[in-house]
Amino acid sequence: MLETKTAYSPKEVEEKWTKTWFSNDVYNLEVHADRPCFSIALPPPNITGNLHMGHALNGTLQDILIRWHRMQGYNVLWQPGTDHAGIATQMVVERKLKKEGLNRHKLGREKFLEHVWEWRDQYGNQIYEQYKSLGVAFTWNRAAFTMDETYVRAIKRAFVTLFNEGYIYRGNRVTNWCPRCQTSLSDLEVEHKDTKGHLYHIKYLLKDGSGELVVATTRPESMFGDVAVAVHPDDSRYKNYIGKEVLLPLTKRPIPVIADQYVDREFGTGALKITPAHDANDWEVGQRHNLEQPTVIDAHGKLMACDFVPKNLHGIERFEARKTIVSELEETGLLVEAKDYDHGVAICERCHEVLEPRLSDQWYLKMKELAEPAIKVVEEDRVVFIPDRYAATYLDWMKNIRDWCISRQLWWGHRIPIWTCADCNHQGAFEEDPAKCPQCGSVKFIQDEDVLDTWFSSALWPFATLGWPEKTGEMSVFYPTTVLSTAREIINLWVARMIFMSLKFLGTIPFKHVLIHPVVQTPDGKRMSKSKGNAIDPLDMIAKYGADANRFFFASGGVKGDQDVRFREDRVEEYRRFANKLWNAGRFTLTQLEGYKLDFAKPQNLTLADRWILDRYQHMLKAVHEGLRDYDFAEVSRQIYDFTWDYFCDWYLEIAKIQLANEETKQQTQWVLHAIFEGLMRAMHPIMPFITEELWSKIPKSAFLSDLDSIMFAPYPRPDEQYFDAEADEKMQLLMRTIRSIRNIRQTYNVPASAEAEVLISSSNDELKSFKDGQDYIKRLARVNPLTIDKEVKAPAQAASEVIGTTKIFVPLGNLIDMEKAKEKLTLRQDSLTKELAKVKVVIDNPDFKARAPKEKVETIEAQVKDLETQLQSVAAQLKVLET
RNA sequence: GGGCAGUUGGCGCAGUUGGUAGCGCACCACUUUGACAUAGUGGGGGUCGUGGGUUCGAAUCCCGCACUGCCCA
Repeated sequence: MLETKTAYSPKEVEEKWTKTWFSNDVYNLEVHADRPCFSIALPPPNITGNLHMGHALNGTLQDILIRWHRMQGYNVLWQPGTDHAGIATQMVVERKLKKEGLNRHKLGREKFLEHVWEWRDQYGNQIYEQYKSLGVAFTWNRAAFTMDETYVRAIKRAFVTLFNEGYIYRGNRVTNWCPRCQTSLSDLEVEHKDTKGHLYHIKYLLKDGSGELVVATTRPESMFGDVAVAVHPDDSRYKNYIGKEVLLPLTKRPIPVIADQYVDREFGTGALKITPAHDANDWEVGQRHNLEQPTVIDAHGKLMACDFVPKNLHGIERFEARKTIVSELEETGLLVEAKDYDHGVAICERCHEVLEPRLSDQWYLKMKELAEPAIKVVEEDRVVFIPDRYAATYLDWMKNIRDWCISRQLWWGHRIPIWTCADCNHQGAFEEDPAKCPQCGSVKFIQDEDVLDTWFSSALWPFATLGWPEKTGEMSVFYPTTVLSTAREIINLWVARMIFMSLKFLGTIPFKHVLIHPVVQTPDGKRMSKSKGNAIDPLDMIAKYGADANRFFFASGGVKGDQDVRFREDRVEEYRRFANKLWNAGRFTLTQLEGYKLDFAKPQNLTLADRWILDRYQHMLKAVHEGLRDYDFAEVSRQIYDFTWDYFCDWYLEIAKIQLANEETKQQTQWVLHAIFEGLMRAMHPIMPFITEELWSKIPKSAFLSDLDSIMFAPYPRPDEQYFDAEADEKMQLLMRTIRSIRNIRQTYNVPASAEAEVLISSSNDELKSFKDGQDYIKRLARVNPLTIDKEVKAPAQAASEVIGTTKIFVPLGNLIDMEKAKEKLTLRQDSLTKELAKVKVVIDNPDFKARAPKEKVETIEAQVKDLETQLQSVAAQLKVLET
């Protein structure tokens, strides 16, 4: 028996079951040789991270799949873990140190790393506790970390292999450099922010005094690093300038005018300054023309103290310098104009500082060869994206792949396992730290200072967590994993890299399906961001509405529809109310099942309502099964919601009350209630694990089920088509329409809710039996007494009426009737029927329709016409009665 | 600049092969009858962003445009 409390309290129930589940070890990995396998590698959250909406949404979707498969008897692994997150974590710890008056350079590398580990031990697992409140069924005891010893071994193996096979090389080129984070970044870690700036048109005078060339640039401060001015070879305006020299403004250093296809003639003046050390495209132009690459801006974004830069600008910050340069150009008359100009400025994804493209030595991973098989597996549908349009995103990037800059100038991370000999210059990569140079034996064998891009380690996630390079049992059972569920912004950053790494090292795909979930936006459709302060904390929402309600919200967003879902608190609230509804339906059902002896044989002589609800239930199960199979979570949640509320609660429970009061139908009703409610809990469990566990734990069950520690081990209900019953559905539809009509009439004429009303129903032979079968439902649900049902009933005077097909409903109202209202109502009905008829007639009267539409459709429309005409006649007849 | 997605009653969204537009919230009215007022019952409200096209027939298919959001450069 449940508490008498009428309101569901998610907090208590969720806390209770979280505790129970953990103490019962329900999450441990179990592998049975004869079962199919299902596995998911959780996208590892950063150790700096707190659970945000994306985690909560993605966690819910994965959990639904995990629980669903587990209930279907699969061996299930949901590999959890966290990511060390190089830049993010280092930034957090540096900020903390700064408050204590320390910095990493004062501490030195070793001490600093001790601080980071300390921080990690204290805060790095916070997010797990937050995940627990969401109710996720991770394989908890396997939680991994990208800095675990076994994980590090995998990284070293991967790196050394790639190095020895020549995929990793040292390159000196322009990379994205963050002057604040003091590190290089890969292309994917760069964001572009639309910024209002200026396009400066600057005169570069010809050295021979014969004229000038006007160059357009947004970054005049990089001018001192210019080594050429480039024009398009076919640009007739500048043909004569090619090969001549111009003088750089302010420093008057002569540079050549060159011709290069790269120049866009339409942009600016068509003359482009070339600064190889501070622009990636210019660097490539410089390579083609064998130009120098002078660096004029340093790692901190300041103009360097060198011969190329005028003395007054030495050490000046780049944006300050820009102002000075512009005013000096103005003074010397070399500035032609400064147009307002909007352009995308590259900023650091982590700290939002404007990036400075900078020439530096970095380690690169050669991509072209690695990408080829990764393209193939997606083109051949061995890896399938859901929704499938994201395959294009992936392929587009993979086919235009550029080498990956994998070194970062950080301390927190996996130190690059390359050693160089100070004596003989020998260089090599090693899995075990070498004591001396294997070539000359020198002990001055020094490891590279840099660490690997965090995404390099993440790229190994699905197999490194399973113990690779060891051949573990889990690896042979659960790899490749079944599904990867993640956000679209890391398709290239992460998904793509896992695919080529897996193909390279395992010779197989890392996962079969890639589920790309929507982005959770603010209620007004903006991106949530911590810095904008518009982020909504899922933990607050869970505390307020319960985990189940939040999970239902996430499921209802699905992955098939929009690529974004707006977070609406009122929708979460809707699902909290749904949980409450379910709770109360459960309280009622359980009360009615007291003393019920389990009986698994389907009862004979089921009533119409019994047959109908069983039909609806089985259809719901079928749709849910198909929805889950197709990752259509929105459809699944709709099906469950509508069935529970509209069919089960609104109609069946009300009818069950009648049947339970009748000794003849009591037991079969209990049978139906039990079968459906118990099954419904199992059907809903993957979406709402807590409330279903609580209710299910109180339902009488067979020995087999009641021996289980949790509903999560119970079999998932499968649709049983023997209960499909189209006839029952059709009959119930008619009865429900009839009941609604009577209710409508009652309210229209202000019949008091507590009063019983007399009703007469006249109907054709076909439907007469339905009405007889359902007369108790009509009496109860529409408060009718007495009820007359016959083939022909004489229309009583002073009665309100309604027509449904060939059925006529009369509610005699005697003096209660408001003649005017009755006429008005019938007239309105007449109008709408006339309108409908006119619409349908347009169709049917069109000769082309009959000639070209399929026969079936023609028949349907003809039937509609007939039906509408019958109804109109009937309404007209009733109006006539009223008028006499 | 290239690409993707969205645009349906005040708000948030369904609408699977083209055949008389649905749901939730909000709104109005009635109801505390023993699962639930976090509820029940009834009701009002939409020329489906815009302009063309295909078709007997378009929210649904095709093309252009506008606005919003995202990804890539």
